[in-house]
Amino acid sequence: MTRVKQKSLANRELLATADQLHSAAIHLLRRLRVRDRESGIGPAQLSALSVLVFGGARSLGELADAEQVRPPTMSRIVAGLARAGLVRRRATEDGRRVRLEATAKGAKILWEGRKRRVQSLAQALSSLSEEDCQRLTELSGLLQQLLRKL
Amino acid sequence: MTRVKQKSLANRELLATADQLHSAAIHLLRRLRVRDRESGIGPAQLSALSVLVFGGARSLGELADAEQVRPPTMSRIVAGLARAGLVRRRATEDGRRVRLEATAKGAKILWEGRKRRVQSLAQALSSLSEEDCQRLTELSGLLQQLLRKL
DNA sequence: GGAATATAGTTAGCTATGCTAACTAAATGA
DNA sequence: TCATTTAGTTAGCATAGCTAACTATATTCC
Repeated sequence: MTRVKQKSLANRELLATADQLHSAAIHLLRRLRVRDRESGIGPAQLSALSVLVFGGARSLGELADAEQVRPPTMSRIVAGLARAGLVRRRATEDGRRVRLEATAKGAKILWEGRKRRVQSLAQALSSLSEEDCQRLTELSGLLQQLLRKL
Repeated sequence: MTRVKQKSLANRELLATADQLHSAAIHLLRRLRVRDRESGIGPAQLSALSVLVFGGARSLGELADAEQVRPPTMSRIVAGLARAGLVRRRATEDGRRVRLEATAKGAKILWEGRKRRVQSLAQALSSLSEEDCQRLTELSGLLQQLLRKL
């Protein structure tokens, strides 16, 4: 019965890969966080804003779901964004709901921040060999797939 | 002069890859954060503890550097960990420095938390096709390389 | 129609986590 | 020895996470 042995080995490899991915994600974001501070806007606000800019307008509850955060938390995050003029609250037919949309200023700030972050990464990427760089592109595609399963 | 054009095209691809990796890292950790809450210990404490458990004992300043955080912030994080009995402060020859080390309880809690996180990830991995899964395993090592450049 | 219930957001109050400024204590060195 | 540098802590502020409790609007059911 080599079957069992194979399965257990594969499982151990799976765990090792998962571990590597987890660690890589943590350290990646920790480095990039430094660049985010330049935007003068907190990480939660930045992330919520990015959902509105790249994903389009939506209600507070939907935004809270997207950000994996409770409504009261999102309520305060949005309050900060609105105070800074980066997000606008719109009324809907349903008087309970609000429609949240990014302002032009919000979109601009987000694009600039994203540019900074991504440039740091792209710079690191460019120091790798041509092949490794291509492999990383392939990897990022696989990661998207993985996320859909998570 | 196709050189310029090629470079600009390559650069655009680089940015796209960087963007994908960044987004993947954000969403990966956001999903896994849910599992972390089960440990009853905050994310910053968990992360600092993991440095001590997996990376070994070190001073407060070194830990702050590793976590990309200012000394006062780390001082408080460590205070919380010490209060919970997960970390021990040891005196060194240099009277100013402290040597921080994880306790057995700290190591245990961390391993359990890591297990939960990594299991979620491993489960998602196992739902991919055999080839994709293998490819991801091969490529995850590349991420470590990338991080060293960042 | 009108009362009971359900749903969307907000407010209040707690903890944790980030920062800078200012402090204490120990080591270094001129 | 006495000034300076270095390590860590304390104090005080802002952001961000949570639950509990509240308000206001929709929906349901009699």
